[in-house]
Amino acid sequence: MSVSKQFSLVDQEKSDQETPAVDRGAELLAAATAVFAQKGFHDTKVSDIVTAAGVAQGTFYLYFKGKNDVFFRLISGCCERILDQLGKASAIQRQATTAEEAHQNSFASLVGIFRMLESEQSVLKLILADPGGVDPAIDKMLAGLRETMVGQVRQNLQAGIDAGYLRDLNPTIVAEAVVGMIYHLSFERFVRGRDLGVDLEELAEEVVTFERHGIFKSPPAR
Amino acid sequence: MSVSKQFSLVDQEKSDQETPAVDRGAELLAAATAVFAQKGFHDTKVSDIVTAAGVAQGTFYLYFKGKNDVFFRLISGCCERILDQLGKASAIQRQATTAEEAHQNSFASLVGIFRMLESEQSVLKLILADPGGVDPAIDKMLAGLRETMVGQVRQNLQAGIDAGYLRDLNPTIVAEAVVGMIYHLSFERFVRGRDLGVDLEELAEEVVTFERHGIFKSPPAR
Amino acid sequence: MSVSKQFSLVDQEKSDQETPAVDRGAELLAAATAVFAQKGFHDTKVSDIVTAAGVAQGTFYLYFKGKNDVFFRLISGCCERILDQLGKASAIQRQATTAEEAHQNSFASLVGIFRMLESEQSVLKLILADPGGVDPAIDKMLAGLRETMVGQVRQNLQAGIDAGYLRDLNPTIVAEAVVGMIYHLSFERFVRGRDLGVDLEELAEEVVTFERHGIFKSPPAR
Amino acid sequence: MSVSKQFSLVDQEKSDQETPAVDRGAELLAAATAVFAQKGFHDTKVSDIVTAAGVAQGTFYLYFKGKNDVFFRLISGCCERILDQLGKASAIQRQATTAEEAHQNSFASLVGIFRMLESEQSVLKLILADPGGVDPAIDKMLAGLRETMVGQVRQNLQAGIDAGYLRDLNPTIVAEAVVGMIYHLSFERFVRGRDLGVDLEELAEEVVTFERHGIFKSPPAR
DNA sequence: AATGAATGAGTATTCATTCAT
DNA sequence: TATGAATGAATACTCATTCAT
Repeated sequence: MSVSKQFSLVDQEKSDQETPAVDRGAELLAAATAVFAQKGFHDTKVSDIVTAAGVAQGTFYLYFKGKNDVFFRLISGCCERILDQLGKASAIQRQATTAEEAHQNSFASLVGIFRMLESEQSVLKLILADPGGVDPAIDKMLAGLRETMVGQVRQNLQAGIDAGYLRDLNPTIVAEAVVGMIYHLSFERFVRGRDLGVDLEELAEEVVTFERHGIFKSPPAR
Repeated sequence: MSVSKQFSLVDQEKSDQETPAVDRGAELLAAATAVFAQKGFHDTKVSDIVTAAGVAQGTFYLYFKGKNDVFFRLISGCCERILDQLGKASAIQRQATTAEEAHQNSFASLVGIFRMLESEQSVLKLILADPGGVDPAIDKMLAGLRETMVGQVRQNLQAGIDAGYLRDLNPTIVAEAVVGMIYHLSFERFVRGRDLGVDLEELAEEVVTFERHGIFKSPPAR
Repeated sequence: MSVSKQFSLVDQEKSDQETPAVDRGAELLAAATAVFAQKGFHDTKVSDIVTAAGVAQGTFYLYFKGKNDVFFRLISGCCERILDQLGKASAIQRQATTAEEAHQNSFASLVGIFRMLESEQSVLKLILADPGGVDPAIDKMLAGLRETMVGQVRQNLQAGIDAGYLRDLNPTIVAEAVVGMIYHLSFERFVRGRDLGVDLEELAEEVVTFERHGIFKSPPAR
Repeated sequence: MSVSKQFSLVDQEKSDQETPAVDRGAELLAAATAVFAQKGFHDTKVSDIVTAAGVAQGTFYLYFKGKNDVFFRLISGCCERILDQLGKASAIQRQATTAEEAHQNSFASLVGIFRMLESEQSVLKLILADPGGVDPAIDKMLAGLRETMVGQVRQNLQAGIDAGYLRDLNPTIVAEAVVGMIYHLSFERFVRGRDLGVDLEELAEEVVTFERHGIFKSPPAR
C-alpha cells in the first residue's frame, strides 16, 4: 500500500488537477493502527482515529464500516503478511539435507519471522493481546494463524521423527510448546520492548539451540 | 434468598437480627468470576454480575468500589494462589541432587503448577487474555507473576550451569522460552479446552523432557 | 393505568416511606403523547420526551425499549380503546327492530365513537397521519382497526339487505365509503380542530341521515 | 416535461459534443417519485435518489435546493394536475339540467377523477399518507386541494338545495363526507391496491348512487 | 454541467454509579 | 445491610449538503 503510494506520487506530479495524492483509506488505517496500539481496542474511540488522521468523523465511515471493521482489516492485513512469511520459512526449512543445514535453516527461518514481527510491532500487540470477542472473524483468523504455525512445526518434527534423526517425541505437544516460546519471546521483545540483552540473531540462535538440544550439556556431541 | 437468610438466623448468634451467615462479597466474587470468564471484561456488565449473584444492583457497590475493583480482586486472588504454588514448586526443585532427581522434581513441579492452573481455569482465561489497560495495577501484578516464574526458572538454570551439568545457555532467554511454553500449553489446555491427546502427567513429562533434551535423539544417553 | 393510580394514591398516603406515588412509565407515556402529537413521530426526539416528563435520558429506557416502543404502545393503547368502543357500538346497532330504532341506534353509536375519538385527539392525529414504515406492527394494527370498522359496517349493511329494507348496494364499497366519511370528518374535527359549525350530535345526525337517505329529497317519504 | 425537452433538442444542436438531450431535472424527479413512493419521505435518502437516477450526489443539488425541495415539487406538480381535473369535473357537473343528467355527470366526473388519481398512484401515496411537518408549504397545498374539492362539492350541493331538488342537508358536512369517501376509496384502491371486486366505473357508479340515495331501498322511486 | 470526497451537526442508546428509602 | 429507580456522561454512526476539481 505504501509502495503504491510512492509510485503514485511520481505519477501524480505530472498532471495538474488530478486526484490528490492522498489515500485517505491508508491514512486512516495507519492512524488507527497507531491509536489502537497505544490505547487498545476498547479505549480507542473513532474520534481518536479521525483526530489522529486529521479528517472529519464522517470521512471515517467512507472507508470503513465501523470501528470493528478497521480493527479487522488491521489484524487481517497483518495476519496475511505473517502467513506469507511463515510460508517462506517453511519452504526454507524443508530444503535441509543434513543436520547442520537443518539447524541453519531453522535459524534463518526464525530470524525471518522475528524480523517480520518486529516490523509489525504495533499490530502484533493487538494480535497477542486480543481480548477476544471483538469479532468472531478475528478470533477465527488468529486461531488459524496459530494453527498454521503449529502445523508447520509439527510437520517438520514428524518428518524428523520419520527420518529417524529426531527422538520419539509427541509432535503435537512439542509443536505447541515451540510456538509458545516464539509467541512469548516475540511479545516480550516486540510488544514490551525488552531486548533481553541480545540482538535478534542471538535470540534466534539461542532458541533454535534450545529447541534442538535442550538445556543439558550434550554428553558426547550433538 | 430470603430462605437462606432465615436459616442463617440460627447460626448467627450474637444479636438478634445481625449479619446473615452468607458472605455476599464472596458470592458476588464468585458470580463475577463466572460471568467474566464467559463474557470477558468489557462485555460483562455490573448488572450481569448482580443478576448472577441474585442481589440488587446497589448491593454490588457495598462490597466493591466498582467494576474494575472486582476484576482486580479476582485476578489478584488468583495470582496469589499461583505464586504460592510457584513457591512450592521452587522448593521442590531445589532439593534435587542427581540429574534423575532433578528431572523428577521438575516433573512434579510442573504437574503441580498445571493442576493449580486447571483449578483456576476461569480466572486463567482472564489472566492470559488480559486486554491490558483495564487497570495498571493488574498489569503490574501480571507482569510480576511472569517475572517471578521466569526468575525461578532462570535461577534454576543458572544453578545448573554453575554446577556444570547444564550447557552454556543464556538463562534469561531460555527461562522466558520455558515460561512461554507453559503459558501457551496452559492456555490451549485450560482456556481453549484442548487436551492435546494426553493427560496432565503425560503433558508435563513431555514438556520436561523437551526442555531437558530438545528434539534430538540423545546420541548415547541422556 | 390511571385507575390503579387513583387507587394507589389512597394507599400511599398512609405509609411513611412507601414507593413514591408516581408512575414514571405513565408520566413518560403522557409526555410522549403530547410531544408526538405536537411534532409528529420523526421530529420528536427522545430528549424532547424526557424533557417534557422532567426526567433524565436514561430513565426513558427504563420504561421503553426505545422511541419506536413508546410510539407503538401509544398507538396500540389507543387502538384497543377504539376497538372497545367499536364493539359497544356494534352491540347497540344490532338491537334495532324497526327502521326508526335503527336510525336512533346508528346515531347513538356514531356519537359514542365520535366522543371516544374526541377524547383521544392527540393519538388520533398520529393514527390518521401515520407515515407508515415506522413499525410494521403498527401498520398491521391500524390496518386491523380499519378492517374491523369496515367489517362491522359491512355486516350491518348485509343484514339490512338480507332483511330486505336496504337496497341492493355493494356492501364492501359502501362500507369503505362510510368509514372514509367517518375518518375524514374525525380528522377535520378532532385533528384539525374545525367544528364545521355544528356540535357532535348534529354532526352525527347529519352523517347518519346522509348515509341512510343520500342527498335527495325523499320523494314522498321513506 | 420530457416533451418540452425534446423540443429543446432542436436548440441544443449547435455545438458538437454539447449537453446531451436528457433532462436531468426530470430524470431526477422521476427517480425521486419512485423512491419516495417505495420508501416514504423519511426513509428516502438523497443518495437513493441519485443512485436511482444514475447521477452523482452533487448533481442533485444542481436541480433541487434539497430533499424537501424535490418532495415539494413532486407534490405540487401532482396537486396541479389534480386541480386541473377537478376543474374539468366541476365544469361537467354544472351542465346538468335534469336529475338523470346530474347523475350521469357526477358519474362521469368521478370516473375522470379516479382515472387521474390512478395515473398518479405513486404520488397519491405520498399525498394521502403525508406525515405532515415536512414542509408547511406542502401542508398548505394539500389543505388547499382538499378545500377546493370540498368547495366544489359544497357548491353543487348548495345549488341543488337552492334549486329545490336536494333535501335540506348541511352542505358543509355532507361535502366533507363525500370527499372523505373519495379519499378513502382512492387510498384503498390506488395506494393499497385493493380493487374491492369492481372496476373503476362500477366503483364510481356505486359511490354516486350511494351519495344520491343512501342505503335505503328508494320507497317509490328516485 | 457534473462529480464525489469530505464534512460535521445531530441523536439514540448504554451502563457504571449514586442515593433516598 | 439491602434495594433498585434514577442519573447523565459518553460515543458510534447517519446523511443532507458543500465545493474544489
